[in-house]
Amino acid sequence: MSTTAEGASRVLVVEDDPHLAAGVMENLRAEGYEVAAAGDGEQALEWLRANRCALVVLDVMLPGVDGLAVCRTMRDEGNSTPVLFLTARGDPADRVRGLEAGGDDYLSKPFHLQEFLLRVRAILRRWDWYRSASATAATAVLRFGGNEVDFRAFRARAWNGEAQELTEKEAMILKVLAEHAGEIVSREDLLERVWGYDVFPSTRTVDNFILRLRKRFERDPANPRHFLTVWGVGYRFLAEGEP
Amino acid sequence: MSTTAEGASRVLVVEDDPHLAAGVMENLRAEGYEVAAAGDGEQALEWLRANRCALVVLDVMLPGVDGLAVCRTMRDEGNSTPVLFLTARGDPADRVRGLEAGGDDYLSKPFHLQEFLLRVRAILRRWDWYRSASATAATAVLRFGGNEVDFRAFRARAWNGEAQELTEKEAMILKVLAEHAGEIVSREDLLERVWGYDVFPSTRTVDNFILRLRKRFERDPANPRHFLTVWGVGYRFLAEGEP
DNA sequence: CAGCTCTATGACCATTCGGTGACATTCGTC
DNA sequence: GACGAATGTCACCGAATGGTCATAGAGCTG
Repeated sequence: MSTTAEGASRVLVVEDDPHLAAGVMENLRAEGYEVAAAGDGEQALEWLRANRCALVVLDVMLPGVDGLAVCRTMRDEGNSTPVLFLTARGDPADRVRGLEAGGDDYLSKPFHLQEFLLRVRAILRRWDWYRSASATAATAVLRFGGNEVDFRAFRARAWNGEAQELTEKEAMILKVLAEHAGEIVSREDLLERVWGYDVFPSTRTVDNFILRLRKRFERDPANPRHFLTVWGVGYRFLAEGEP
Repeated sequence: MSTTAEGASRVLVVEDDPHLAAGVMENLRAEGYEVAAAGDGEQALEWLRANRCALVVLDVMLPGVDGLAVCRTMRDEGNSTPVLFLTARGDPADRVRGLEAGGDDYLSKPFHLQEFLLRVRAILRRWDWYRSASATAATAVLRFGGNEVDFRAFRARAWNGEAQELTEKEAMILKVLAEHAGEIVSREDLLERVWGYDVFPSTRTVDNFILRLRKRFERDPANPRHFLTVWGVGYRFLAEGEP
């Protein structure tokens, strides 16, 4: 990211599940953030006393000092860094507790990476320390090969004028592919970005969604020009027909 | 009018009590917001015509032009900046009046600053979420499919000429949906926008209100053309029938 | 305080979507 | 060209979701 102004876009991730922490951190790095990690509340508070960052991603359930207490302590110590809470439970009251503890937003696991990144961007945009969102700005409307997809409505018009109603998963897969147009996206990447961390259907499920997308948007689904197979690896989306 | 600062986190406080104004402003600044002040309605409107901001905190009782009138005027002038009303009285009817005038939330004095900040955050968060909206100006009268709804009176005339009295919740849900016509609005978004950040009826409650709106305004409630379901996500309002 | 309206919830049923397995097909490799 | 592995394709099933109604509770009004 071009505007890595000092430590402005540094993020602290406080999460005790190594798998989840790794996934989150990797994706934040891919977005251009500098990332620090803490495995428990004490570590987090210690780090925060010595360092500054643009955002703290904080698991509510932590060994020792829990996330809510960490946030309260931060605030008591005069640290007003934005906090995004992650929580296992879906209890809406948790959300209120998080906000009352001084948090800024709240996301319950398992979450889609897309949504996680959206929230991170939203928080940082609000604090105005991060203004180059344009680079990865999610486009609301995608056009390719005569098709037109509106991601805000999960709605599309195919090349033949036919109106299409996408399901949630179809839309998300298409979005991930389109955001990496021209690049190879593995089935594993798709599973992680669309389904989240805890749920892992077989990779055949991905194939099926590709099939559905082809049926919707390819003129000749058997000879795809937009949803290409990369044999042994995954798929690749092209907005233009054969390059 | 090209304001130098990106208006993302600027807040205008319109309050004639200097003591209260100072306290509110100080706390907003501590949270990282840039703050502007106006002592009466005229000043506020003038400032709003020349500047942009993320939120207006507006006292209902003001010398000269009162808060409700300020909000109505803003809306009439096409300004859709979120408004948080402050009021001395605890009269629940005030809340309705505030919402009718085009406000987004309502807080009665005396309030805890903590709660005030929570509301501010909640409003800005959902505003962020909706910022990509098609900038549908908050209209007082909504027309779709032969129906005509007057949000100021919670009154409507259905396509068959039948007069309808909307309840508060019905009207608010319809309003939120209409403001984001064509886009998907999740049940959670609706709950937060209509009920508030800390009240959580079940999502089935939302379904029921959709049901009622369909009964009131759809020619064939079983095959809705305006209040569409997006499976697994939420609802979508269309002013036009299937285009 | 009795009656009304509005809101919230639970129960029951209809529907949709997502995930899987079976089989056909294609690709890469030998 | 043949073989094995990966993918394309299809049809089906279960689970989760939503539609709908009945009813209970909350709050207002007279």
